[in-house]
Amino acid sequence: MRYSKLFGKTSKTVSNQATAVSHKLLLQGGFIRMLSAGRYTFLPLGFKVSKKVEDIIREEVEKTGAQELIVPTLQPLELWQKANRDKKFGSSMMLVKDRNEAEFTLGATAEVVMMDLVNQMNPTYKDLPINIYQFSQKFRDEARPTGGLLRTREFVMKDAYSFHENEESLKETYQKYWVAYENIAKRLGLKVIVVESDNGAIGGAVSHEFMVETDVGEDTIALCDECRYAANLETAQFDRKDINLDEEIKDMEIVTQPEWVETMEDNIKHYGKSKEHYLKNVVYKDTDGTIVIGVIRGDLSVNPAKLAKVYGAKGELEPATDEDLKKLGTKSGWVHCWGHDAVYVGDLSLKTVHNFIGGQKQKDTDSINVNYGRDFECQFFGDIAEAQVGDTCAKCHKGKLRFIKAVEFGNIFNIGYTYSNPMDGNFVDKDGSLKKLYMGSYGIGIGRAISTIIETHHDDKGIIWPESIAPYQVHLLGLDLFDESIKAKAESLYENLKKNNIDVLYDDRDDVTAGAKFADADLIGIPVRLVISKRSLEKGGIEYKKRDQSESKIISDKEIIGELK
RNA sequence: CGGGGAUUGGCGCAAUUGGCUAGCGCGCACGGUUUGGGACCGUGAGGCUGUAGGUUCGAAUCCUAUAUCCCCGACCA
Repeated sequence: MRYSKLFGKTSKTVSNQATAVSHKLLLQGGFIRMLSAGRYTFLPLGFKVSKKVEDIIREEVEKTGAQELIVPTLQPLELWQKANRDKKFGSSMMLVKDRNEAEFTLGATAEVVMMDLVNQMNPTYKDLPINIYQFSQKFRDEARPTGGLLRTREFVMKDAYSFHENEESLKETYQKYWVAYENIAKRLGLKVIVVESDNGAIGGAVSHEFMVETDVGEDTIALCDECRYAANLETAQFDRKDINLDEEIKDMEIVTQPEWVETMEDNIKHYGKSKEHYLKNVVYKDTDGTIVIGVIRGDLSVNPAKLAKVYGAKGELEPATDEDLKKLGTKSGWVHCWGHDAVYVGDLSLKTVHNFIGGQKQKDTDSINVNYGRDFECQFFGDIAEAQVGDTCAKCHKGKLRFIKAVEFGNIFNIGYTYSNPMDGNFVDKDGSLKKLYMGSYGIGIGRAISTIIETHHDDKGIIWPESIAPYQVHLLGLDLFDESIKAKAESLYENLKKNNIDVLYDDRDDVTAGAKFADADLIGIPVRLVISKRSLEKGGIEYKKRDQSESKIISDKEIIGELK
């Protein structure tokens, strides 16, 4: 490819709306162009990278036995409603109507369509496991797209789905995808950390996310250096330390308390005891209107995802409003740990303290010496607290958790019967009876992968592509092209490289200075840079330099093809 | 969805007590001088100032509506 003919050029300046490095470099290098918030055009250079990433993913995913296909983008809303997924995905779904006013959604993911497809095939145990995948455009009406390709409203995703007779069978396939994902990451030059995760809107049991550490990451994950435990904050488990279990249990009393005591800080001021000794309530509302109160030790905070899991929420939990509290007959700071018309969910930490303070706040009274199990109990009890830096790891009970910022590069989901139950996803077993299909799903976003690669592969001059996905293998710069003999050399090298199937970008501009060409080459980030110029010819050949090294060397015309191969 | 900011050639910006033909830099085109780390000189093209209404002798500037974008939060593979 001649740079002079390349559609989409580099630019010296970049919109200051781009904050992430990868976003800036992609725009500046002429890889992408924004159409509207979270929707990007892939220019030829960017599209080449995208295709290469796809090819690597395709190759590794096929090793799991997966077969590629493609389903429609516009999916009948009815299907989603059948599986009750429309509620879970909620406002992220793009809705459209056709000429008959029939409602469709632009696919945000394809579990329901794939489930439906498999159903149409009437599978029997002989067909299982079924392992299918596609690359397709996904649409999510994200509240706030960020970081260029990191979080978009429209993106290409490799999404795979597997169907099994039972969980055991799923686990085999799940494991194959795990390996495939590790291989993909490796070939893309990414170091992944696999973490346990909550299934979120997809639904199902325990799953795993493949994370890459980077400052622009929107996710925080907890790591234990002792035992290598890693989890995101929606699942990260930690040991609650015992606060005062050696203290004698006293009788509960109602005591007068100055009216100004409302917040945790007020309590500390008034009672002179640290945060751990107080009861704290956090109030949420489920999508069906149920009020859910998380009861927790004063020094900890509730993680809504954990809370939702312990309680078995219908949908997303939202923080309760003042209005909701009013309906309960209380107000902020005055919520009781028992007695309201609500579902109570207690945290494990409630069993680490004797003689809690609080729980029945009134105008100028409150209770003290409150003990869990004796004075009150919650309908649900479990791990609802968010881990904090320095907490003790719950796996090895030795290491301290440390937090890092990361991007979710891919995920594998053990979905179980989440879709087969509502959608009657069945197969005929050996004995002729119908049984439910056990399902898994596996996703990797292409654009996000590209951004993540740049975030971890760049310097202050530009991108440094791993060879596996660079848009071209070689960037040939012709300098001093006004000199016809030099130009002829450069042209013949260009033709020679092409003849030898070396994918080359040839900077053939004769009206641009050397400095500009070098700067563009660094920005675009192709792994090998070749220069033909007056100087290189005087030295007897072609200048060869790798993007990630500062030293260059001279190679003769004869050796160049061998060197590149 | 809540709060704040913004929208002027491809990009970055200027011009508001309402007043001259809406300027500048980058980029682009042409001519010339240059030629190893984003060169210089000259000439030129490119804008009914997001859109729709309104006020006014006169609107980029004031008013109304609307769209879009950015930031913080909420939310979210």
